[in-house]
Amino acid sequence: MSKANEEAVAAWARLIRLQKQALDKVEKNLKKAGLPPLAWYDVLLELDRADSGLRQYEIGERILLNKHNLSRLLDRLEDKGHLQRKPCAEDGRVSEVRITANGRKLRKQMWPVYAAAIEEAFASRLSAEEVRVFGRTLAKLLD
Amino acid sequence: MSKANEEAVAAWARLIRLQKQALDKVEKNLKKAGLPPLAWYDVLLELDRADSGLRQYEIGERILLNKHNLSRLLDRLEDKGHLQRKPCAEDGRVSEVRITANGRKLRKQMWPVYAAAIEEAFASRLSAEEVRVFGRTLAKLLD
DNA sequence: CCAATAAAGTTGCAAATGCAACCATTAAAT
DNA sequence: ATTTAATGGTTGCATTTGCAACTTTATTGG
Repeated sequence: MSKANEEAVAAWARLIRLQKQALDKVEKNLKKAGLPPLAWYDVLLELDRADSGLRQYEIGERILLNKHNLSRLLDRLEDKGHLQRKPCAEDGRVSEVRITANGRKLRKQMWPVYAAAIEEAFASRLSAEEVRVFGRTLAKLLD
Repeated sequence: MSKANEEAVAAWARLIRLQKQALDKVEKNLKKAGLPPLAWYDVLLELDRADSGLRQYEIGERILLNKHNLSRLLDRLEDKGHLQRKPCAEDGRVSEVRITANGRKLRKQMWPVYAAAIEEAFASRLSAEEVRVFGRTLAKLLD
């Protein structure tokens, strides 16, 4: 393999490692604080952002993590009263998902823990300029 | 939150998304080619690199992915004849793990699929210089 | 030397995941 | 209009995880 590709492979390995390291830390901190996993935050954030309800597939599109098994993740969130599903008038296959006050509260509780981890993972290690460049490169790498 | 941190949060989100996108693609391609998951490659690579056998905890230290449940992952690999465990003379708690010819062959089969995904994720989207800078930043972000 | 602690792995169990098959409903095609 | 295909979502099942408890062997401090 060419030089460039060796570097790409090395970068890849670091990317995987970083992601694992960072996510593990977040999950551990959340757990330590007695809070649910990141996937919950992820869903709650999208629901909170959307002023009206979202359909499940819309959540799936926006979410950072696995959209697989979203049904069951939503089941869990609904069970705990963090969201509500109600049948959609226009489309009988769909149910609108809407965050509850409870869910908003949980998201707010989770944020500081999450934010601290991001702060530690980035802001504390890179200059503002580096963050900017890094962010731009990431954007190029995304579909 | 400050401007800088907003950028860090945005970069974080992209990082997670990229990692997920890329790994998903690799796993899908491996599966399509009738090959086992990436975790297998990861272990086989480390075993292959080590000229002699490795202890389980050494594998755990080197591996990219979850070191949790390594016992059982090794069980699966051993079942399929890709590695061998044999009791360690110096330390009775330990067994030395050693890759088999079979395991080497499997790793070689998996590599092109994996490499193609990395190529697509990086080399095709960034210049050599960008890859270099990106890699350096990742290195700074790792512990 | 002996108890106490730590380290390396394994295992049981509950929860989560990945698939694929499956409903129900809607949209498209003939 | 009626069949066909596509979409949104759920469910069953096997596999995999995450954790914590546990076994066995090493190490360390009196």
